This record gives sequence, structure tokens and C-alpha cells, in this order.
Amino acid sequence: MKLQSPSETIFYTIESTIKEYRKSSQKNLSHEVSDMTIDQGMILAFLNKYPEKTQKEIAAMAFKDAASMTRMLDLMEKKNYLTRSINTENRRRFKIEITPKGKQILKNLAPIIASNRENALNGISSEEVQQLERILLKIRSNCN
Amino acid sequence: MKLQSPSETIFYTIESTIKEYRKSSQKNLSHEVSDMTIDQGMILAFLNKYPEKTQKEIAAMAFKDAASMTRMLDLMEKKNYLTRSINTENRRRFKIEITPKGKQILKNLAPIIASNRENALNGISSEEVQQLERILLKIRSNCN
DNA sequence: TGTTTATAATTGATATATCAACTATTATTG
DNA sequence: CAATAATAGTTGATATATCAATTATAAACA
Repeated sequence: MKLQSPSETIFYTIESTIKEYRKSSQKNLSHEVSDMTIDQGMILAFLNKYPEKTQKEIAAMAFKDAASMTRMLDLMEKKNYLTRSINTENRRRFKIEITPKGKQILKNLAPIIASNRENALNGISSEEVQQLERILLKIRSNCN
Repeated sequence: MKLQSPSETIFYTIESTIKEYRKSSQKNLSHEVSDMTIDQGMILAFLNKYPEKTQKEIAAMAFKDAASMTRMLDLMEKKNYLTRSINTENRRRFKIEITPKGKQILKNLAPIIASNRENALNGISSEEVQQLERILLKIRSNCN
């Protein structure tokens, strides 16, 4: 039996779907906030929701490694979305605080993100979303 | 109504699934062929299957832009997986040929790729794969 | 307590992603 | 045919991804 071409596989469909979603989300986001990526936005959202987590933990949630995280936070700090200071409880860690500018951006972003999600799921029932989730989780657990 | 946290969305599940799949595939591939990425392998497979396509067209199939493609091909040429020469029919284009070394790698890769795919779909029926595909394609078409 | 080990984060090197500007060539059009 | 537009590919700049090595601090342990 012959090996399928990459583009004939379900993995290719998964990848192309998430890439299209990311691309259209980035476009909509850029209209509202220039010079910001959806990943920076995601990290900001995680920092906001989980202020006690370490950089490393936030990185894992956003699928980044520690090195990328460091550099992204450097940039985000330079752009004044957040500040880093030493955590006096554990001096290996940083205390990351979102600036007012960062908070404002999160507010502005919320409706865009919501509409990106809605738009992408247009015409798809919640049962379908559940099926999708269920099957994907099976694949994911097969892979680790 | 409150905005969901990124990690609670189906998009997060899609992304984490494909990333886990890529990670485990890369690991298995690296055992067999050192110094090669799954994307390089995918590009090699596309070049093999569609020898008449332009760099740009291959790039699109592999979700790369033209600039990334140039640099990846530079590297793959340096590693002697392929050669580029000018296409005499249209001197703006290149003629890309896979070297014997490249062909051999493709052969060695085939069973690994097949087993990566099988493993990831272990315990998932073909109906489920079809459902998955159908729903993902809906999402994808919503995004462009 | 002093030594070893583990952890949080950074840094360097190299590859890839993205955007814009550019070169060379081919196609179009007036 | 000459001027212009379109196309294939490259290059530069900057950000991110990944791996390995490094620093500073904290935890474990003998």
C-alpha cells in the first residue's frame, strides 16, 4: 500500500484549518491594535487570568518554550504592555504586572476575539464542536 | 457574557493536537534521519510528487511563504537533498531535482511517516476521521 | 552546615515566519 | 515595438522556535 501524500491526510486538514483561523484572526486583530500578534494577545490574556503562574507555566499554556517566552516578554515590556520585577518570595521568579495600557488593549481585544471565534464556528452546532473536541483529544493523547 | 480563556476554546484544542502530533512525528523522524525536519521532509515529498510545480506552488502546499521556501531550499541544497538549476523554458523559474541521497531519505522516511499517522489515529474509526475532516473544513471555509 | 541537585529564567546559535523591497525575466498593451 | 505590468524568486530586517549552555537562586540531603 502506497503512502498518502501529506495533503491527503487528516493532519494536513487540521494544520491548514488552524493556520487559516490564525491568519484571519491576526488580520482582524491588526485592524484594531497595530503591532500586536495574536500570541502576544494570548499571553497577555493568560497573564491576566493567572497572575501567580511562572513564566514557564504561562509559556507552556501558550505552546511556547522558555526561551521564546523570555524574548516575547522582553518585547512586550518594551512596548509597555507589562512590567517585570523580582518576586521577593522567590528571587528566581519575576513578578509580571500588566500595565494600564496592557489592560486597555485586553479590553479592546475582547470583542474582536469573540467575533473571530463566532465567525469561525458559524453554522457549526455545539454537538459538532463536542465531537470535534472528543476526536482531537483522542489523537492528541495518542501522541504522547 | 464573559470571554472564554484561550485554553477553553476548540481552537486551542486544534492547535495543541497538531502540535503534539508534530512533536512526536519529529521525534520519531529524528531517530532515523538526523538533521532533518518534518517540514523539510514534507517539501521533499511534494517536490517528488509534483516535479513540475514552481517553488511558490510547493511553498503554498507546505504552508510556507516564498521567502521561507527560498531559505529552506538553500539549506536542503547545501545538505545535498536536491539541486536547483535554471529552467530553460522559463528563466525566472528553477528546475529542482531530488538527488539520489534525497530519494533514499524519502524511502527511509516512508515507513516512519506511515507509522506516525497510524499511531496518531489509533482507536479512531474512519467515520470519526470523516466527521473530523468535515467539521474542520467548515471552520476553515468560515475563515477565508 | 556545606555540597549537590533542581528550578526559573536568560543567552547564543541557527532555522523559520513574515513583511517589504528588490532583481530578473516574461507577458501585456497601447 | 517600447513602455508597463505581472511573475518567480531572492534578500534584508525583525520576531519567533528550538536546542544547548549558562546564571542565580532555592531545595534537598548527607
